Amino acid sequence: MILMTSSEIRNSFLKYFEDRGHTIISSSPVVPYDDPTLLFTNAGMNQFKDVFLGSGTRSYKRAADTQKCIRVSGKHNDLEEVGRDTYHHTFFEMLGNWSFGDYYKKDAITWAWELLTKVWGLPKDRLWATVYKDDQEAEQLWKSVTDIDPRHVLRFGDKDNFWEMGETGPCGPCSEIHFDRTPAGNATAEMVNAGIPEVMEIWNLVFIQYNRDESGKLTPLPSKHVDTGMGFERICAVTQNKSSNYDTDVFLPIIKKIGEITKQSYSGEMKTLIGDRQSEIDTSMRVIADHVRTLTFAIGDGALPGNEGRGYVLRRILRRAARFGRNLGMHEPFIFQLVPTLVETMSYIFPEIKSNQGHIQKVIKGEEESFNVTLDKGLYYFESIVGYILYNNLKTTTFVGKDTDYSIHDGQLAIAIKEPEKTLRFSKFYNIKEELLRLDFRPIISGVDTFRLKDTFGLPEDLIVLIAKEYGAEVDLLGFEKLMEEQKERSRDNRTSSININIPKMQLSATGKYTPPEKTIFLGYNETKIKSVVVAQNARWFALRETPFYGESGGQVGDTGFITSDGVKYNVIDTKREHDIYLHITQNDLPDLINKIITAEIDLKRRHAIQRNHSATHLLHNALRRILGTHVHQAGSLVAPDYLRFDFAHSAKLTEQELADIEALVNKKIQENIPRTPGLNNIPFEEAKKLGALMFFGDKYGDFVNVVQFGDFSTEFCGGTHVTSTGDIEYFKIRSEGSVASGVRRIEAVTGNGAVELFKLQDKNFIERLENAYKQIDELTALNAELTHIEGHHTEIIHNSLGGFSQRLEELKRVPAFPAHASLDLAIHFDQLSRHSVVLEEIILQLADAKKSLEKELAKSRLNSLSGSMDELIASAVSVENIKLVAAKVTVASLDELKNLGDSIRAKMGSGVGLLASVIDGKVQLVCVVSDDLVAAKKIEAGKVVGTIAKLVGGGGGGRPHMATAGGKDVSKLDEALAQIPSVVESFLRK
RNA sequence: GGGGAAUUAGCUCAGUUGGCUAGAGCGAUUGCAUGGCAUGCAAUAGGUCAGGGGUUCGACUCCCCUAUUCUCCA
Repeated sequence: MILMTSSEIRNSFLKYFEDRGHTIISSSPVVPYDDPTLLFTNAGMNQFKDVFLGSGTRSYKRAADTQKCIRVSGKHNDLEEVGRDTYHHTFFEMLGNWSFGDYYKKDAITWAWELLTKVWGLPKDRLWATVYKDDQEAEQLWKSVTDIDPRHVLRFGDKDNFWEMGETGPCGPCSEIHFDRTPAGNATAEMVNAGIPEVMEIWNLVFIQYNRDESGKLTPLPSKHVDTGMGFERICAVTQNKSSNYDTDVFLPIIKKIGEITKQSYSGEMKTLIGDRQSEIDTSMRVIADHVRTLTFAIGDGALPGNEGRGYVLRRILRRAARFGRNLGMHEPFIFQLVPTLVETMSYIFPEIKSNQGHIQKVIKGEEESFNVTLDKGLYYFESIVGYILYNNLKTTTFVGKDTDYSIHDGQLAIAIKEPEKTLRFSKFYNIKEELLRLDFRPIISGVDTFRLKDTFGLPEDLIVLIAKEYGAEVDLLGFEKLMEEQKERSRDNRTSSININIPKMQLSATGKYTPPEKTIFLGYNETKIKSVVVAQNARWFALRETPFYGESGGQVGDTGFITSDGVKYNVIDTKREHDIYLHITQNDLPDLINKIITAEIDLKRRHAIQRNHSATHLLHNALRRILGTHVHQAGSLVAPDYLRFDFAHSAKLTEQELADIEALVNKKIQENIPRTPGLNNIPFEEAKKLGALMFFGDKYGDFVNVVQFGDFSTEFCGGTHVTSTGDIEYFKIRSEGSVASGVRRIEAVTGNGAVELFKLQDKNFIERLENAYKQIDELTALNAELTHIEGHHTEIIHNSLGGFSQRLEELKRVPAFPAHASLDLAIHFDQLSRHSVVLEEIILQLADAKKSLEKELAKSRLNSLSGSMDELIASAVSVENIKLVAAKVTVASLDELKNLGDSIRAKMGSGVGLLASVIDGKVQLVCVVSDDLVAAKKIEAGKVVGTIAKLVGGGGGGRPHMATAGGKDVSKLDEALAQIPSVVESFLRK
């Protein structure tokens, strides 16, 4: 065997196929933007799916590449197993060579054999080939075109050697090459495809020759394809003669770096001893080394950790890595520090991780930090659970018969003992962990609690078990699993019931009644109304041979409009793309229109609005790059008729100034009325690159591309529709700026008429707030008048400042004449409105301040003026069995004031019971106060007194012993009820 | 897509069965103490209890809806 580094192996593979007429193409992003059915790119063929399906073409017939792939679940990969063996990964590279209707089985087998044995010098006697049981052709080829030991060619059935893309679609037999890694090289036929790590599949040659339809029937394809995939990490291990992929130079630099950071060393031995510390360390290092690769490439290609879809998968991977990091003693973020090592070793072939390195590290670090927060919270709840169990134990064993209460904080359990006649005091403190161990009390964490810890607080179950062990507690894992199963059940049930709401997927099989065209011809760049023929349809959608309707893509929403057939009109409410076929979604059910000539016309006004927003998006993108820096790149975009949304990588909140500069620059470009460069549709990719077009992140570029260029300001690849000249945009205004994820900002903006609408809306809000301010002044005036009335003299300061407020508000009312249509004149209006808003905001704040202080002063005054009558009330109190009773009806504005009065009575009357009543909003409100001595000595409780009275007026009430509130609806009974007080109090004394 | 939770002062969080004038710690402001700082003491300010409906005599508390965030499952 020839010893090669991993880079040499990669280069040698590509070179070998390049010499045989293959075009070397670059890996597609690991995050497939144009295939929502796929979480991550999981095979080399993903980017050629359209070719195999017959809906796309390429300029070359032979290609080779190394494809970044991520697999986290499915039949071949279980996340929980990664890192525990030598050869499963969540991220891996797939080396592949392709033939699109060109060479077939013979060349594929010959070249595979030649590369492995002649170029790389793998020992022939250690290679095994498998073929599909019915594929005599492949079997014969192996035996004739190669010098493989004929006994090493084995037949397998559907499970191992028949490849399918999905339930339906292109498929065919495949032929795998396995490598025998047993020490003596004496593997037997039984060991092939038996899941034994020593005999490992290294290369799969797929021969695509059939299409499977819904009924399961196979139809031969017009052209046959070859799709091969060789696991890069595995072949590295084989050629470098290592028994583990992790021992190759693909992983060693990362593992070495992990060792440096964690100060642990990797033994490299594969042991499965449970509880063996070194094997735990080794496993942890493998997990982290694997996961950091996935994270780096996924984030580098634009994915972000989140709580759904692929974001959630990433989060789980990161957390798994962080969790294993804890096994290595790491409690602070460190995974992000491994990214530079990856950049060093891999950016030569995948430059995107270098250009996005800062972003990748920031995202990983942020996510590590947030995981720590989650863990801390989870631990806190774990502590409450064990603390509560301990409390109940102590309560029954130590404080039998006593009334107790508890609280848990910082790992401490505090138990309060309520003794008669004494206030409650926390009198015993226990360190939960120590106390449990001291008592040798082993609490059981119930399945429900465990489930809750994981489900709601995100504590991984193995960690729960680990922590429980520290507390000497046990976890009811059976109960937990049961609840987990129930939750999965729920999710599944739900899924099946809601799955069919989606738009029907285009069936591309040839069995249907109608044969769909290869692709729809889009004429919408120039035409808005055409005649065409319906080539496929369903009740709610149809496809045309050619169409003016733009299908949703690249962020731009689909067109709407209508078609007419035989004078009948059908509304099109959306247009989507299924591969390259445009599906027009209709509002109502359609009759059979197949092969009919119809007229298709788009909603032109709406399309124009969309075009303005789309072109504005390009101007915005370039303005951002010029003002914030070239690190800004698109992370998503939506172009709708009423607004545009643009997400981009940038780490800080944009300042007011930056936003103003961006707006000004875009508007300057609009004013310059730059024409869109003509003739850039469908030009060769290479030519477009020469124009310096910005690559839109994650987009797939064919050989012929569309470029949208506005002078020297903006040049981008873009298939969308655009204005012919920037002046058509009329005016650009940013509506909002905010964050969508760490390191990603979002700008929403409007153009043209949208800007006018935005202005009208803002203006309306402004007017409303202005009117509100006037109301505030009115209220202030009223409050001031009342205060003046009570105090008997003017409160000059407030009186004068009220005039000032009105005057300042008057000034804000003056506005210049509003332009009849959207234009740059709008800038003046937006500008003035924003300045006025600032001033108005200030005034409103001052008004609120003034109101607050005035209300306070007024409340004080009211109380003062009432306290005179309070004295009278107290003086007129009646006595029942030597208890002073004060009862009265008063006039107040709110329950709060009534409480205030009650409090002042309580303070003034000394020993006694007070009851105040008031009618507020047509309902009776009551407050009862009882002095402390009576509460203690006579057991008179305000809550009970007031409750009894409230019943008389058709209500209820309660509160604390010394003060309580109540209410009722029956105002007419109030006087009668008040008269009952002596007898009510008396009745309580009797008890 | 479905479930579980959270949202209370600038920050971190309490608030037990519906009625407590909604609290604590840190921070802020002011005053005092020390040569200065670290700090200590005292006082003060700060809340539309996420928003909106409903039930109730009365809702931070119960119910419904919405928003945002966390989390699990798919």
